[in-house]
Amino acid sequence: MDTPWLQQDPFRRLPVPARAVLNRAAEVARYQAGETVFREGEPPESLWVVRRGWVQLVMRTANGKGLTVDLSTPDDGLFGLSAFCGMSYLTSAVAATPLVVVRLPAPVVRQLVAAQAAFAAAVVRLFSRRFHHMAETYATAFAPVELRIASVLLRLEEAFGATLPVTRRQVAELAGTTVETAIRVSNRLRRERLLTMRRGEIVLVDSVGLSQKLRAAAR
Amino acid sequence: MDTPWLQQDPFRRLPVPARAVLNRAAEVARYQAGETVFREGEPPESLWVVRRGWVQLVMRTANGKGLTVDLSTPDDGLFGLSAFCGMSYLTSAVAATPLVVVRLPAPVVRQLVAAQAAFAAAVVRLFSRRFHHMAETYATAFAPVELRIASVLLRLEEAFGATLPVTRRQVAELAGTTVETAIRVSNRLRRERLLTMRRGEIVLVDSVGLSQKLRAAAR
DNA sequence: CCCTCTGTATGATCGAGATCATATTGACCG
DNA sequence: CGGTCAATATGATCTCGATCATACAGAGGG
Repeated sequence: MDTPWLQQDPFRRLPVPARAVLNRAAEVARYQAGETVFREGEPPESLWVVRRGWVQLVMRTANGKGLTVDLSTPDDGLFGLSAFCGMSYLTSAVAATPLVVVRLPAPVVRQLVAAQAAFAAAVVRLFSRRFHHMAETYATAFAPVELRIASVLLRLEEAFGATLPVTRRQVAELAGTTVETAIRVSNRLRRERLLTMRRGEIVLVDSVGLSQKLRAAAR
Repeated sequence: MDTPWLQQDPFRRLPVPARAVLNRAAEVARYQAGETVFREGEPPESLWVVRRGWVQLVMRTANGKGLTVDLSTPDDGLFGLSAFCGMSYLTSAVAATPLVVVRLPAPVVRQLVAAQAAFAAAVVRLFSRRFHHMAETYATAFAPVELRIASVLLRLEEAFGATLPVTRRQVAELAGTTVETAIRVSNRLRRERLLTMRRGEIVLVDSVGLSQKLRAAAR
């Protein structure tokens, strides 16, 4: 009876009536690649769950170009997390592929957090992991580009497996660099037999080698 | 009867018996400036609340130097947040000043999160704000040094008021740059009458001007 | 009181990567 | 099927900030 998203964290262990509430409040939305789900600065009226495709959470940086701060895929719970503290959305959410999402009204979810300790605890764990991950990402921001790109690719591999549905532009925005540099570096990595590339696609043929490169630099 | 830390977020609204539990489990610890509270990689057995002084949460970056990922002061709730998802501490915590902290055993707090929805909700809000803030910090990582340093100084002002008890080295580690550059930039800002400096201290005499500088660059 | 160590200061040099320019290729669309 | 636009590619510069070197001042300690 449950839709699949209700069976994953943080909803997994909700009691049946609570799930019913969520299920009634939820609505499915679809976007084309490139469309905007919500915009930086808007009041956060909803939380979202990815069903199919993936979303880039992008900010505008000082020099005016887009920086992808985070991304969300079908496996990793909610996005639009500013709704929990009521601050306006920090990032815009842009569909990176054709996208299917579930929209949950923020008040319903907040209500549930306030009433269901088990749910709130699951959200705390989710936040804790995300926070942890964000701090790691922040630390790599000060490493040389090649490492930043390597770590972006490995992050994407967690979400997609070896075949990454990304353009060099998307890689650049994830790594905080320019398209040209993303292209140059990924070509270098290809020459080192660590990956192969097609238009809109990168295939990691030696992700072990890639992560060794990261660890090698870490000392 | 309550100690002051129990009267601030996220403990504020806990029912009396829960507070009593926390109060019994808590123990006060003191550190000298430069001493380590916990180390990166250790299993997180505790959560911590700052009573007096401030703590730098530092990581080792790829090139081997320290990066201060975050800081914690008496006003902003807990630190050591990895304890909530059980992953090992991501950062080391180093006393930046003489320091008084309250140590809370992680199991007690996790237990409380699981049992007290109101407390869990408060922790969710705390995480949400911290996450929000961390994402902002991440985005500034790709701005030019001067802006990074300006935003570090303004962040410090929130915690300390106009008189910042920081060395240029600490500023450098917060901004992800070198001591030399931190010195050069802060001298430039002094020449622009935005601040004055002494050994181990920076005084913001024109924080409005400083934040204008930030906003000016944002377009 | 001298010695040492850390913080502050400033110059000189170098390099990673941004920027600018230009070209080619494939996708989509009327 | 030609036309347009995005993605990929590569060369030529230029600049910001890291790095290296050196110096001096204040703080603390025996």
